[in-house]
Amino acid sequence: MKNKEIQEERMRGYFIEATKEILKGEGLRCISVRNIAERAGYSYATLYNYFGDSKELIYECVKDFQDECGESVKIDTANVSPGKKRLKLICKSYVKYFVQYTGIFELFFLEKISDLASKQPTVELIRTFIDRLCEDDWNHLISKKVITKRQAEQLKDQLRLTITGLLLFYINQRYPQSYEEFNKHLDEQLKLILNF
Amino acid sequence: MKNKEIQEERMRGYFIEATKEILKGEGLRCISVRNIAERAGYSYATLYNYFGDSKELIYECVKDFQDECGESVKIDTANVSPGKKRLKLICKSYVKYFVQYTGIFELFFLEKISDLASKQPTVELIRTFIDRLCEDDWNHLISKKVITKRQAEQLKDQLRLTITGLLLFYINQRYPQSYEEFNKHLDEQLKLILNF
DNA sequence: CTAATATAATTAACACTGTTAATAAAATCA
DNA sequence: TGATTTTATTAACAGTGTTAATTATATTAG
Repeated sequence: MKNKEIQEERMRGYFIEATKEILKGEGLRCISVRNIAERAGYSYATLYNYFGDSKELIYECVKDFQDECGESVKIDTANVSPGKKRLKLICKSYVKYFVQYTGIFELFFLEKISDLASKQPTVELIRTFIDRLCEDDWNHLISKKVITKRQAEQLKDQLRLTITGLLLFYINQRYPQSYEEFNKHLDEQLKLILNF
Repeated sequence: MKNKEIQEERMRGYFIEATKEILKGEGLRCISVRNIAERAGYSYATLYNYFGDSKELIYECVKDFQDECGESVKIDTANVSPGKKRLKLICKSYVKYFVQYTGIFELFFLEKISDLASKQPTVELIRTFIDRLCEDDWNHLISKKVITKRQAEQLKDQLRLTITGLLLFYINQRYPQSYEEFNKHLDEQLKLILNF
């Protein structure tokens, strides 16, 4: 009875790995059931023995990508102690990850989800991700009485909305046109929000 | 020679009208070439005699929707003189329009555009729309020396990013869950940005 | 170790999608 | 009216997600 579970989980892993590869490489618009299955080395119908539908599969990747992004942020902010400065660094590293893998941004924020109810936990994971990345820093600022809890909540909202907006316009509408300009805009917005 | 142009423009109008109806009614995911053509009373292939592809057609609707939204904003802000107060009212009316017609929000901000180059003018029209709606108010505040030109530019950016972000999370991820909560969030953000 | 059964993987099929080529209908003009 | 040009339609292709029927592979019982 245990072997079965191991094998089943392994099969799921093959499809998930294939999906992640396509998402990071070719991007979200190259994702298709047949495409994924081919890369995983199975027929397209086999996929339905392990996942209810294609959306369920691609949302399985969210957690992994968040872990990877988290690692990337950790590297970019190593040896910097919690506080305003690190907060900015985290945001910039977070943004950098999605600019590098625009397909993952599309999966996180642009993909229209059918049967949203079943994906609500994942959607929540996505929305609160940036907050979790900055958790220590917010707590630090609150404990040092630089800001209040209430202010922290407002700033979290502002940061999340602004950063998502920036990425949306840059990735989906090529505005600004250059990465340099984009980074300038990002810096400006971070300064506006975070120079308390 | 003139008749031909008139007839051609009329045909285009039929398809555009059908597209607008579907977008406002069923939404963006119900848009399809066959669907549009059927509502327009023609075969799906006929559409290609008047539009290069389906994307070209649906982007033709942007201008009309902006006009309609502009009218709606005008009504909601009638008899209010330019300034901080009206700025907020415009933003709230703008948001209200997209909440009512979520398909139009998806068209404006979420639709991934193939051949972005040819749609760059439309994309620009979309991005600058909220700025144009608030134009008189920004000019008023600048001329009254409440804010500088530089500040106005920053605030425009902040407003555009935040509002788009709010709508993105509400429409695409159902956060917040209720319209009341959403409006509370909107009010908070507008207050944070605009109480100069 | 073979035979029956249960499980897993595959192919075929359906209903869609956008788009193009070939065909049918309609309008224009000599 | 008859030939030509323009316009609209159907047929077809290559895709999409998904399900049912079929084949192949394990597993278990005798």
